[in-house]
Amino acid sequence: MDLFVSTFVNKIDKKGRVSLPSIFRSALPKDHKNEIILLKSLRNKAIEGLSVLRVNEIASRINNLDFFSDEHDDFTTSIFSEMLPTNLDKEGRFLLPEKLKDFASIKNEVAFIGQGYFFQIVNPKVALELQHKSRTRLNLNKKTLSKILSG
Amino acid sequence: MDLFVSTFVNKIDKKGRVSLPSIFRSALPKDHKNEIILLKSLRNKAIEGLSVLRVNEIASRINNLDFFSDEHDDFTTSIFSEMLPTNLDKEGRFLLPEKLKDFASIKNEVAFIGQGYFFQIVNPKVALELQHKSRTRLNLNKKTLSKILSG
DNA sequence: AGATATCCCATTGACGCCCATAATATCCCA
DNA sequence: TGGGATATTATGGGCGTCAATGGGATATCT
Repeated sequence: MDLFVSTFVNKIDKKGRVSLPSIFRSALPKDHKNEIILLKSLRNKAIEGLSVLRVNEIASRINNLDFFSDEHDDFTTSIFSEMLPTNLDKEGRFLLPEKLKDFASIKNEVAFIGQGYFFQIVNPKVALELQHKSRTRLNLNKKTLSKILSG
Repeated sequence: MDLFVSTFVNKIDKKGRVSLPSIFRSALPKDHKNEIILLKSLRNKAIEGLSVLRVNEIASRINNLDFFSDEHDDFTTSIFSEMLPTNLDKEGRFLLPEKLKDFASIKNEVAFIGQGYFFQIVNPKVALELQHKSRTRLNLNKKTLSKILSG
């Protein structure tokens, strides 16, 4: 399955390294197995993790916007300028920069939250909150729920 | 038959393994005979079991939602992040994680309840209750029932 | 050089793979 | 139709492999 699914909690070692969960590694595109792109989430105090593939998709969507629009500017500066390309070592670990750890209130442990076409990196407590909140919100909206899950 | 039908009760061994009932295994898609995806039910205190096929359908429906909507986020979090892809061993068994057992109040035995395009995994006692409830509900609505069952 | 990042090797615990057995179900033929 | 032979299922358990983690040694950047 080429999607980022499931949730994992891993430790950050003294050197600042953390293992990308094995099944997330296997969800990376074959020709870019060792590279992920980190980005501060625009919505939450979370870090977003993207594959090279995903970044290219985003790039082409932005490219379809009017070049002289504010929207275009906003996207290029808030997304491209903030991207941090990162390599995995032979064991599948990568360095989590201090800036990002601060932004997401991360200390010694992180939760990797699969989001299908990308994933999030957050404080484990925040992970539980996010999951709980979205679950209760969804249950308030039975219509969409059944549109997605039934049939 | 490519549907999950009937109900079975199987035991969980010391390692936390349980056999997926044989006819459920044969209902899995040919190219993904050894993989199921576990998911906390959004409705009950039950675990839902899905084939890869089914997951892909759900994924594409989510993909059709407005990309920037809260709804979209809620689904990716509630569904993708909570999915547990699981492999069957040669004997057709899989591991039932503690988290899910707790969620569904499962101890040593589980009931597999066929639901057509997916199946549920619950505490055997709960299985009887669920079946009884849905049967009485159906009887209150004979109209729909005959619409479904008659030619 | 000093700091930072990568490589390489080791450890541990979980999980997958394999083989064995018992209980059931299915088949086959008289 | 019976009733033993055969295959399939559910279950138990040993063991090797791999993922996550730790840390020393080497390489790189400035």
